[in-house]
Amino acid sequence: MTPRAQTPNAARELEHPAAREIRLEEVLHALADPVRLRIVRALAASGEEMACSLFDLPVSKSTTTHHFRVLRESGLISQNYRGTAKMNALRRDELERLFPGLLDSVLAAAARQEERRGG
Amino acid sequence: MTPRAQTPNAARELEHPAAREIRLEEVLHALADPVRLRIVRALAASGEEMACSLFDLPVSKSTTTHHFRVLRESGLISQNYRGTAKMNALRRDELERLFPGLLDSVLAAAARQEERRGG
DNA sequence: ATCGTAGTTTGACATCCGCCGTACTACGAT
DNA sequence: ATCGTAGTACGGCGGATGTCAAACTACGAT
Repeated sequence: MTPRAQTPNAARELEHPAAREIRLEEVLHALADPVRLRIVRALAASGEEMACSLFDLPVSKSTTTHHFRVLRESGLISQNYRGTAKMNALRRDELERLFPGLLDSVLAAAARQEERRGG
Repeated sequence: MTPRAQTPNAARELEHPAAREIRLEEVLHALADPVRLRIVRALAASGEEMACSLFDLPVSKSTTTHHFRVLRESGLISQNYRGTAKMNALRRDELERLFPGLLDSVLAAAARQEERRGG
């Protein structure tokens, strides 16, 4: 129904590490930052792609860009452009195959810690 | 010989964070360094206390001291002096109560990554 | 007492990190 | 064509991090 081709501008393709290139240390480092952990938790909670602008983060636009790049380069998320928005998604299945249980236990730990602190 | 000022001993007890003070971000950060991850894996593999000198690490003595301190302050390990040796132990049970499954999944992930790389 | 082993402390150094503002690009809508 | 929104790139800043060597402390053994 849409007459226009779905293919986005090739110049706006983003580099992602292949599953086999994902390194545990980088994943852990990416998750060790509060802002990035928050992003990952929001993505996990939504279960869907989310545009960068949907996140309510306590940092500037340029810092936000930085954190999303770290997450992408670590292999935790995938990013692709949709119009003017940049969509972000957790690479859950790949991560699960690579490091079974890791992401879930981190997410559970984060939830638990928030519980303990918040009340 | 010139009498030197006597430094108070104080080398007996080391400060450890209480279980409730352990922060997920710090634990992840501690695990994100290759040298420290190696230490944690060795401790997990041995299942017992280990003196610092038993680890075969690719860094100097002072850097070793630094890494063990980061691990202790993050809550991952406990340390206590036994004679001239400093004994290190994983705080497995406490970590497990705090963040169930987290340590195990990180250890499994590390083992898996080594398999994949080392063959 | 002296020595060797184990670990610490200090100070330095280069790098990385998180953060910002400003100027910029890309796209859709008007 | 122009404008607004979404995000990027650049350059800089202060603080954290990993690293080392050298000098030091602590303890057990000789």
